[in-house]
Amino acid sequence: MKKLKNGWVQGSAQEFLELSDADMAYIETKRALAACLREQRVKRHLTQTELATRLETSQSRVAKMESGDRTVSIDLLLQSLYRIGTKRRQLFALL
Amino acid sequence: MKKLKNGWVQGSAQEFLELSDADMAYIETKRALAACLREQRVKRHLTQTELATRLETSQSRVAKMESGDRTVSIDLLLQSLYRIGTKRRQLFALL
DNA sequence: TGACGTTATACCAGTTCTGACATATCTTCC
DNA sequence: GGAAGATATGTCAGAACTGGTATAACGTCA
Repeated sequence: MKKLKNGWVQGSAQEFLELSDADMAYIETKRALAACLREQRVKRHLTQTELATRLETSQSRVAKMESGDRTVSIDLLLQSLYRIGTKRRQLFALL
Repeated sequence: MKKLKNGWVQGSAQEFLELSDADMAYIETKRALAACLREQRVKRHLTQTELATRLETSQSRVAKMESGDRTVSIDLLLQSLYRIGTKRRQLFALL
């Protein structure tokens, strides 16, 4: 992290938050799965509420899933994707 | 599930346990990641105890991870794989 | 502007997962 | 058989996740 004369510092978010490569990989995986879920939903012209009904959960949780919220696990994302018919070979590239 | 004259029935484990395709996909994903973890460990000539130390966890949890135990999440498996240097690209070779 | 449909955020009780420890079951030697 | 190293299984308190509910914020159209 490089210090500049004006008092600010220069560096990546990864450096600032002191995230390891493993942390980054995990976060990026989650982000990709979350994006995939939204993509699938939009492609089917469903609202979060409608998708929530099919997944037997709530709209708020769908919103959190799609935003890769801290309180959402990759397990939940994967299971949700599988339940709406996503195939494994479509996903492993995202892992 | 087909019933036989001798009283037994014929059918897959999936049918017997009434698992959905989504359940199956999830279980299979977990199994693949678990196998990958073991493979990586063995390739490096590490014992479960040694790997546990590197992952800052216990030997018993490593054993559970490698066996795809019910009490182990895909999150834990993925994070563990990333922490020992597995790249995301390597994971889609699992299919 | 306000009503309405959609998405985002906050909170919490119940469930599940995690790490740690103890113990049991292999495996491979002698 | 018995010892020693490795792996598997059981249990449990504390942490993290999940679903539900409430509510806030956003977008759009009359």
